[in-house]
Amino acid sequence: MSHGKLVSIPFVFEQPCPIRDVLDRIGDQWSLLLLEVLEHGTMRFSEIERAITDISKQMLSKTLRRLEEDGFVKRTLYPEVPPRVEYELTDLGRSFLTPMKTLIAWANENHQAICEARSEYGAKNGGR
Amino acid sequence: MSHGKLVSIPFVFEQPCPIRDVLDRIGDQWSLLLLEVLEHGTMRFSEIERAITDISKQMLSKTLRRLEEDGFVKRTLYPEVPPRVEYELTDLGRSFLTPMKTLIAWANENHQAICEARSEYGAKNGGR
DNA sequence: CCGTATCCCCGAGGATACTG
DNA sequence: CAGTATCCTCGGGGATACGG
Repeated sequence: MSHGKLVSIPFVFEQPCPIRDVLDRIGDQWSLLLLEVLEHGTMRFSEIERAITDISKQMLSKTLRRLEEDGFVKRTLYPEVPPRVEYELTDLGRSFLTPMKTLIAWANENHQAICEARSEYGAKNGGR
Repeated sequence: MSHGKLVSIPFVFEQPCPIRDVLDRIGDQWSLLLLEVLEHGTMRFSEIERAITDISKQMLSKTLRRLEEDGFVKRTLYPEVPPRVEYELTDLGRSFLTPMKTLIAWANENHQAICEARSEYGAKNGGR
């Protein structure tokens, strides 16, 4: 392999690195799940909360705000009493669904293989 | 959970969830970068270390072992003196490059938009 | 209803030193 | 050369209580 070698490696050394930047936001525990849920349309805070039973209000709030900051999600406040807030995907957010679904599809197709690899590895190194 | 509505939501509630499972491994700081680097062929431990200047030996070791566990990477030990160890992608690992590149492409194309969204958000909420 | 503030825990990950 | 072992820090994220 061309020992010109690491010249071609990548973009990962860019400052700031777009992939790191995206991954740091999307790689957390809730972002992908929220995007998936919001794909189905506009939802209120409490609707999302009920949809994802095991998220805390704090993390829901934080994650939504980050997604809003990054332009994935639009937040609309209706100053009624009691207040109503609705969240929906932006165009940018919707455009992200494509790579996301590619990733999800791969995960579904290969989950089995990964599990097998793990137990195989576990078998070989079980004796310690 | 069937609210009529959220019935179609997803797979994220599967136990165990394939996406969570994949993301927990791939969402860390180094895995994607290692896969990217190993795409270029078989490499020794120290070669990888030099390629990614800012990774610690410990994290390199851990991340490689996890990738090996999950069947993304094959590790070959040559019991010479001094020892030589080579790492390369497996078929599973190579198959993952496809969704990964889709994600990377999206990140590159939309990084600008994300940055703009951030500074716009920062502008609106800067006064606090 | 829609959040924020506070406290706390735990694991990712860096730095450094040691081993086969 | 290719790792482990140890120590430490920092931030994600849960639980709970409070505020507009």
